[in-house]
Amino acid sequence: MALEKVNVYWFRKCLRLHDNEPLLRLAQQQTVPLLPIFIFDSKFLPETRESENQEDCTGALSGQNQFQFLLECLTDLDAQLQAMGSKLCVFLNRTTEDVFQHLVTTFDVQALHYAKDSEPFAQIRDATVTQLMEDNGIEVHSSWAGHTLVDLDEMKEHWDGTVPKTYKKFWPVVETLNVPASVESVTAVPPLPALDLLLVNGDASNLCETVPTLTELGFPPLVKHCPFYGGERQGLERMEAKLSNTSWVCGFEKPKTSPASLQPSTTVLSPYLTLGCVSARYFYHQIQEVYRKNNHTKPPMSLHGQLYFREWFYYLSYTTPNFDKMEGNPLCLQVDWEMDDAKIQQFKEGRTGLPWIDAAMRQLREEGWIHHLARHAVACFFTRGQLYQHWEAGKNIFAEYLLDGDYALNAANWMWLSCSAFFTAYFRVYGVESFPKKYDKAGVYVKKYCPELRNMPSKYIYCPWDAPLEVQQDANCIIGVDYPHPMVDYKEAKQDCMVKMKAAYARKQRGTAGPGGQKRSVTQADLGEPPARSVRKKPRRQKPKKNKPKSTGKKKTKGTQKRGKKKKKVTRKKRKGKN
DNA sequence: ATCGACGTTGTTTCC
DNA sequence: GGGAAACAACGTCGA
Repeated sequence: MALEKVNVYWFRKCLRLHDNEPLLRLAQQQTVPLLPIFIFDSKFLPETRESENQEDCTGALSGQNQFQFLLECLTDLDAQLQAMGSKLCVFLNRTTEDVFQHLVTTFDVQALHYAKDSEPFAQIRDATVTQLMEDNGIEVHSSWAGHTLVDLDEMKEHWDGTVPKTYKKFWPVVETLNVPASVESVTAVPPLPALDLLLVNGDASNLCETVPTLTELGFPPLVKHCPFYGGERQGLERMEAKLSNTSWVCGFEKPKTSPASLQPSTTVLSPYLTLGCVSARYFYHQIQEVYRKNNHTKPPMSLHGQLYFREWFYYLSYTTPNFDKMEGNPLCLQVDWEMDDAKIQQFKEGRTGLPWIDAAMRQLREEGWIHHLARHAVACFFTRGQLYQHWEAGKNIFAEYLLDGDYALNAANWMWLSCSAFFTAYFRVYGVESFPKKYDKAGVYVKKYCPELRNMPSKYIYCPWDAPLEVQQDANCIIGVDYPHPMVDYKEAKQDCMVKMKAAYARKQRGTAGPGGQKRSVTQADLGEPPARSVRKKPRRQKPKKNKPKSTGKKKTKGTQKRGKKKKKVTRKKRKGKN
């Protein structure tokens, strides 16, 4: 007997009905039943991930908050599909290949459509599935569908194998390539095929009745929900709310928003963009609408500027091997980072004894989101600033807890903050007292996320170890008992790190992407001489006058010296002239 | 080739 | 308190 004809739409990211070209195409073929599916591949669920070393999970979701958010996205999609007489078919506890194998033997599949995904694990997965379908004579259609502003393959052609190393070089190109218009939303879908055919094998098909729960995925139940709820409708609502404030949109400058605000000072659309509840391209055009009749800020600080950064990092991650690693990554400076499990753990749990750092890390764990500058501050502290731990370890922590723990953006930003790529001024270190003080003198933010410090006087809120014992007693917070001693003297640690970073820069080694990705480990020989141990902290204050500062460690080359000197002079002159 | 300008968002001191 | 300079000095780009 002839099998029933179906088209299959495969949701992975792009969990939306708006600006979803491959879905729209199938939705318009009303004569063929449509099966909208989502697969929880058993490879990526907690049980398997723990038991097997899953290298190829790189880029896949891992944290509990993220899965909760994802489930909410699926529930929202399912509800919207049900309102159109369909539903979302979720498969659990099977591998992706198994599910497709099952589909092609159960139905006469006409076509498979999906939105492209640039992450390495996804590209491998998609190539495998595409092959499987094509072996069965099934047409496969995919497109970028607005997850990036511009088609990444078109971008690749434009750059013709080169990699734009600076943002400034990259962003105007996005504008010249023209961001395509978003496609219309899907408002009707063809009916479902007969699902009971899928259940012929009973449980073996693992087609869920409804969107599963967190515990069904193998996670412990949520203790407390984070403040953000997943879903296309949630995302669009948030976007519209933000865009309705015209003056805020037009005046947006990222560096002027506060990382210590109790209510997010930015859009918090990133979790929705990460999973594609909101199309980046659609958001871009909606911002453009607001800009149209108003003066507005410009990249890099503006909202469009933020999307250009995202685009740049997506493009780089798409074209750079081992983008989320140091070794074998041609963009990444090779640094002799440490990997100290105890330190990593203290950082991860918000027990460093440095209130600003701990508050941010605790907010991250509890809420799945922290402000961009708080990410900067903790990433700087963890790597080149104080702890000198490997940025990959920090990146993995963010990847686990951030709702927007996006493969491309997370790796790029960790490289940025650790001065491994894009940014090189390693002597600019965020202070763990001075920086938060600029935004929050009273320490309200710290007191919220580190409640044991809530009675500490503002004077000591960022340095409670300096509080006299009687002050600690009055505040009911004894350092070393109720709140940890600082794990480092942050000023000393900064000086040590700068010496090491200077040596790393002197070695000038970036990763080499050799054939096969080249995975050998970096040896001491690669790294050159360890930094001389006693170069040091020069007394900060020292009457300056116009003497050259005494040189530390290696001597500068003549070129460097000259350059620095001259430049400074010019700058000074210029400024004087201006005033 | 060399040099100056510049880089999404630093800190501390001095005036 | 606000603004400017000192701090120490990187890579990339382009003239």
